[in-house]
Amino acid sequence: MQYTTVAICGPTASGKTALSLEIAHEISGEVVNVDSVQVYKDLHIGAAKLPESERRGISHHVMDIVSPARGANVAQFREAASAAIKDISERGKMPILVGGSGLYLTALLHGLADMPPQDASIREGLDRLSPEECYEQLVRVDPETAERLSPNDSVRVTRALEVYYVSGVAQSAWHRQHQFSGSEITSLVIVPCLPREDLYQRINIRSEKMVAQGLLEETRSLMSQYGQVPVLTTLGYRQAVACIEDRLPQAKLAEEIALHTRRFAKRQMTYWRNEPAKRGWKIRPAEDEGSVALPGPASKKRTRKVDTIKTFQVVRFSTAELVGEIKKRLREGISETEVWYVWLQ
RNA sequence: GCCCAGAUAGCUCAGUUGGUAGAGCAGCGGACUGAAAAUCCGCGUGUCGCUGGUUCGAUCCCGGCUCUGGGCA
Repeated sequence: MQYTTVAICGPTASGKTALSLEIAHEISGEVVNVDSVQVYKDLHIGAAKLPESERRGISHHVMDIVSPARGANVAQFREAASAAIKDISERGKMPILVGGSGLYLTALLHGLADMPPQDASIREGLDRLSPEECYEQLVRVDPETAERLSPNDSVRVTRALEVYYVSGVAQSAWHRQHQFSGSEITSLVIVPCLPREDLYQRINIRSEKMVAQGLLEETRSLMSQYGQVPVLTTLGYRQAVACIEDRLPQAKLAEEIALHTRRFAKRQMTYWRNEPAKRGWKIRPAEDEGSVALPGPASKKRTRKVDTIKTFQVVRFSTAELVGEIKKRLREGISETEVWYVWLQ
C-alpha cells in the first residue's frame, strides 16, 4: 500500500509551522513531525515546539515520543512516523509531514537499508581506540566506505565499523543494495524558500525570543533531570549549557545561537537544493514553467561574483494560492514524489 | 583654522626595503542510510579612499584632495 502525503520541509525559521497549520486546516490533515529534536519529551523552548494551545485543534504526531535520557535515531523515527501515516490515512485524513530534518524525510519516503542497529558493546570497544586506529580498521574491512569518508568523521567511521562487525557485511554493500531506490510513501513536498537575508533576520529574532522565553531555565532543569545527555548538544541547548557552565557570557547567548542556527539553515538549504535530484523526485518549477531566482546570500555590492553562487529557482505564491495549487494537485493524484520550491509572499 | 595619526576583504587588522596582497571572525559551496538541530570536507569573496607625479612598473615613494579619529587653538 502506497500512502500519499503532503510534506513541508525546509530550512529552520522559514515559516513551516504556520504554513502547516493552514494547510492541515484546509485539506483536513494531521501533522506528522519530521524534526529530529521535537521527537523528544520535555524539550520545548529550545526545540521550537509549537505549544499545544497554538495547534488550532490539529493533531500532531511523532512528537514527545522519546525520553531525552535515551537517544533517538532515524530508524526509530521512521517506524513511528510510518505507523502514524498509516493510521491517519486509514482514518481518511491527509498526513502533513512537517520538519527540517532532511534525512528523516528521505528515510520515510524511501526506507533505510536493512542494516543492524546500534550495538552498545561494539561501540564501547571502538571508543577505546583512537580515531586513526578506527579509520585503519575501516580501510581494511570496507575500503569503499573508507574512501568516501574523512578519517576525522568519527561518527560515520564508527557506524561503518559497527555495521561490518555486527553483520559481517560492509556498509558499502548494504548501501549498494538499497540506494533509497524503493518507495514506501509518496509525497508532495513543499519547500518554503526565502531570501537568505530575510531568513537570517528571522533566525536572529527567533534566537532572541528563545532566550527571552526561558531557554536557560529549561536547560538547567533538563540538566538536573537527565544529566549531560546527547540532546543537549543540539542547537540552542548546546549554547545554553556553555552559558550555564560559564564558558559563554550570558549577553552573548542569543547571538551565539543565531550564528549556529544560520550555519544550520545553510546546511539544510544545501540538502534541499541537492537531495530531490539525487532521489529522482520531480521538481517544480519545471524548466518550462515561469519562475524567479530566489535572491541568494547577501549580494553586497559585488554583483560580479554573485552569479557564481547557486540559488533556487522558485515559484511565488500567496498562501491562499499555494493551498489552491496543492488541492488541485491532490485531486489529480500523485503517483511519484515531487518537490515544489516556493517563495511565499 | 593648525598639527598628528589612520584609510587595505562584510568586520577587526597585518603586509609589501616598489613586481596588483593575507590572518582571525563573519560568509559561501559540498557530503551525508540507526548521533542528521549531529558529524565531516572544501573555498578569500579585493578598483589596497580619490587624484596627479616619479618609475619599465605604485597599494607601497612624493604632492594635492576627501573622509575618520585624536590633539592644539
